[in-house]
Amino acid sequence: MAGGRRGITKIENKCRRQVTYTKRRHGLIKKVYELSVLSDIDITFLSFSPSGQLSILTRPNKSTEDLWGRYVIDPDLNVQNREALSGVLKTLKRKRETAFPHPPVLFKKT
Amino acid sequence: MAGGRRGITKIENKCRRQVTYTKRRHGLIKKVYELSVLSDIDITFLSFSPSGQLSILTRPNKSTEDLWGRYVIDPDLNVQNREALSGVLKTLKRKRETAFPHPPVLFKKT
DNA sequence: AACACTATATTTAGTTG
DNA sequence: GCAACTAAATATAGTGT
Repeated sequence: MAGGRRGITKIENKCRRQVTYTKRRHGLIKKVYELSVLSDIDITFLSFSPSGQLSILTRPNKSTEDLWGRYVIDPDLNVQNREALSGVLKTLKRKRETAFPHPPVLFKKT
Repeated sequence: MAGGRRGITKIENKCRRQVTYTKRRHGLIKKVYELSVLSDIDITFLSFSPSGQLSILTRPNKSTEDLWGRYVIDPDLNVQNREALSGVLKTLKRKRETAFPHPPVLFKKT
C-alpha cells in the first residue's frame, strides 16, 4: 500500500510537503555522498527554502574546514539576495559543528 | 544479472568510474529536480571533478536566465581555483542553451 | 512529529548489441 | 566507447502501533 511516486508536481498539502522534503533530502544527501566517493569528486549541494534559507550544504570529499571557504555571492546579484545568502552562509559557518558535526557522520557507510 | 551496489568505495577502474559517474549524475539531477518541484524550493547542485572542473549546476525552480547570475567565487579562494571556477561558469553560461536547453527538458515529467 | 514497516516505484551495475 | 536492456538494489509514499 505504498511506494514511489507517479507525478512530479508541487505537493499542496503543507504537512505532506515537509515530510516528503525531509525524506527525499535524506535520500539525496546519501546519493550525493555516494557519487562523491564512488567517482572521487567534489560535490556541493545547496538547498534553499522559498524564504531563501539554506538547508543543505555539503561536499563530503573535502575537510569540513575547507568546505566553508569557497562560496560567495555574484557581484551582480541584487543586494538583498546577496546579503541574505551571505548571512546564511556565515550563520551556518558559525554553527557548523552542531549542524554538521562531521559530514561523514551523516552518511554511515553501509 | 545486475543491479544496485553493495559497498561505497572509490571505483578504482577509471572507465567504470566514469560510467558510474555519468549514470549516477543523471539520477541525481533528476532527484534534485523532483525535490525542487515537489517541495517547491530552490536547489543548487555543483559537482567538481578532482581537477576542479565544474560538472553540474542547476536550480530548476528559477528561470534559466536567473540561474547563471548567482554564483561566484570566494575572494579567499586561491587564484587558480577562482579563475578555474570563474572560467567554467562563463563557458557554461555561453553554452547553456545546448548544455541545459531548459531544465525541464532534462527531466520529462512522467 | 519522528520512527518503523513495506509495497511499489525508481535507480543502477553489469551485460549485450 | 555508447546506448538499450534487465535483474537486483535502493528509495520512498502511505500507513500504523
